[in-house]
Amino acid sequence: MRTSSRDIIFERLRQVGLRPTRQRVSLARIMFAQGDRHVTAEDLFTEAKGARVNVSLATVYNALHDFTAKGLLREIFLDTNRSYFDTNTGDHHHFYFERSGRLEDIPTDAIRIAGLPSAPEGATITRVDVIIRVND
Amino acid sequence: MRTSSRDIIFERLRQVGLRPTRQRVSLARIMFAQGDRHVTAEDLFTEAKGARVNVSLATVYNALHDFTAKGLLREIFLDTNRSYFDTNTGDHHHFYFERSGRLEDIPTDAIRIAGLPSAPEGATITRVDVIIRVND
DNA sequence: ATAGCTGCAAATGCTTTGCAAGGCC
DNA sequence: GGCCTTGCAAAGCATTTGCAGCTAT
Repeated sequence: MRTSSRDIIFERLRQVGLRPTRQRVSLARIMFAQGDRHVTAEDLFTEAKGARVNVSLATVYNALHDFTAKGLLREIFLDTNRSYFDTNTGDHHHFYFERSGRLEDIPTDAIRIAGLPSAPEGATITRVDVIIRVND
Repeated sequence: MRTSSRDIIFERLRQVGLRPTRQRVSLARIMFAQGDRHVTAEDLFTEAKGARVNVSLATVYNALHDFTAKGLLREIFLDTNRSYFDTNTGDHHHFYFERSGRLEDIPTDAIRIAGLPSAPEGATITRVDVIIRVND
């Protein structure tokens, strides 16, 4: 894989203001190569090792947070143990299968939220999370 | 405070199948004395100490989880750091003020969710969390 | 009496940090 | 060259666990 001016990942990182370092490019490739995914730091770390990409776990955390801060990922909190990073940053919600820990996207238009109260004075809504917990 | 047959807290614990031990009764009193609240384990531990109630932090965690398992509390996950326990177990949602970490109830009837997708085959919906994140 | 609780301290496990070495522009 | 990143290992922290000693019934 070259990092020519045509390389999408490379350019995307640069666009959002992140230096396209070897590690970030490799991790981004893994994350964004497979469509929408829900990944933990440990997941990504393991995948990277499997792909012969040498990164430290700390760098994985750094990258995930950097990507999230730049809007390339969305972080989801389902329990105290770990957080998931979602490559789908568009408007959508989630099914969370509590037993298996699996997470599934629900397209926005499947749910309509009416009467969303406006944020209190001065505050702006950052985002709305809807998590439907199910027993599987 | 007596633990007579008229004691609400005492009886409530027994009703749900939890032995009304000194620690549980004391913690439940603190939790349920003040209307709807959002409390962390550490919060409750601190309050207990302030009220001269001797409990270990481990017991606070045990009690919070026992109460949650019996439907007396609802656990809310907002970030990786800690979880909150909500004394309001009724149907309602939350405003989360990301900067200050404050949590505010939104009555159910303020929001209407239409077209809630039914749970996948065989699965049942445990609960629906709606968290509106705002900048404060 | 006895099954269920509590307390303490140690152990977990995810995530963050400190800091020297390395790499992008 | 200068500043941002990385890597490693060492913290950090909320939460859980193990187990001996209690206690509610």
